[in-house]
Amino acid sequence: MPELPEVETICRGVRPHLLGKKFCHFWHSGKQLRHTVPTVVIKQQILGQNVSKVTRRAKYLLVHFDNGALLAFHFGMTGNLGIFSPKYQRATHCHLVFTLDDNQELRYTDTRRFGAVECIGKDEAPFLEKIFFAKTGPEPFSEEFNATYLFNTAKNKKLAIKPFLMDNRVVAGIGNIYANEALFSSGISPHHQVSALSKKQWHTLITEIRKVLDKAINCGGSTISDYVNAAQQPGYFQMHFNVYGRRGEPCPCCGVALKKTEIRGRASYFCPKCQR
DNA sequence: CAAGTTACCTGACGGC
DNA sequence: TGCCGTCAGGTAACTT
Repeated sequence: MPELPEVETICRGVRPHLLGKKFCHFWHSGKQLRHTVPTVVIKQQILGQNVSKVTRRAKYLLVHFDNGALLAFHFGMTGNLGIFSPKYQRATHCHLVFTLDDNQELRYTDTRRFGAVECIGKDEAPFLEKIFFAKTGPEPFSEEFNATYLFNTAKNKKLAIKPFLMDNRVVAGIGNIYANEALFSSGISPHHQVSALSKKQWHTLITEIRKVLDKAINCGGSTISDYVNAAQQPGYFQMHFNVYGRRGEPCPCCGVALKKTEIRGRASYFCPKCQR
């Protein structure tokens, strides 16, 4: 599910409820997520600690604590975090509950359990970028993400642009929805070979990626079936999809029927006329 | 190196 | 009503 805009929305949603709060108690449903839930480490490193920062890096939401330790949540396809009163019944697929010192609960739900929670101890936390994010590419809004970087990264690769954009080692946070949307806005076919893109095209793509992500963040992300923000409200960027999920519908630009193909096993939507 | 396959899981939906 | 196949925002380990 969550790509960068959804994780950013969750991050902004939970942040005011977590800043300065102490994590007092931890509960785990016992169901495994993508990785083994590090229950012992969480209890040792996090319980009794106050939250100092809540940030996002790539598709991870990071909760930082006063002692330097941090929790990293990845949401997979259906993961989510929300703040709840203990009186409010837990959802069917609620797998982690952190009780705060104001008696509210931070709950992690994940129907398909493709998500993960990692605990980075205070000793490793200073080297977060060097270790945990060693292979993660730059943030789309960073200066490092520029046409020269993309041109150089792509020049010797024989690869279609869409899987290239979705590779988090190239750029962080772009998944299937926003790769489709950004390519449409840029007029670039998802099949276009990366080594054949000009600097000008890379420049356009960067601009359009930032525009689409920014607009999606301002819409509170996209809700396909189950995504909600920290207050359990859906996003509404899906109202603004130009191509995603719109096979056969007219292109918003030229009216030609949009096509759907599969690239590297992922649904790819595009306009055969506008995108080259 | 690139691309394809499989796997991890649950649930929604369409066809019969 | 139910059974079956297909599909879904992600990622990683395999094989070809």
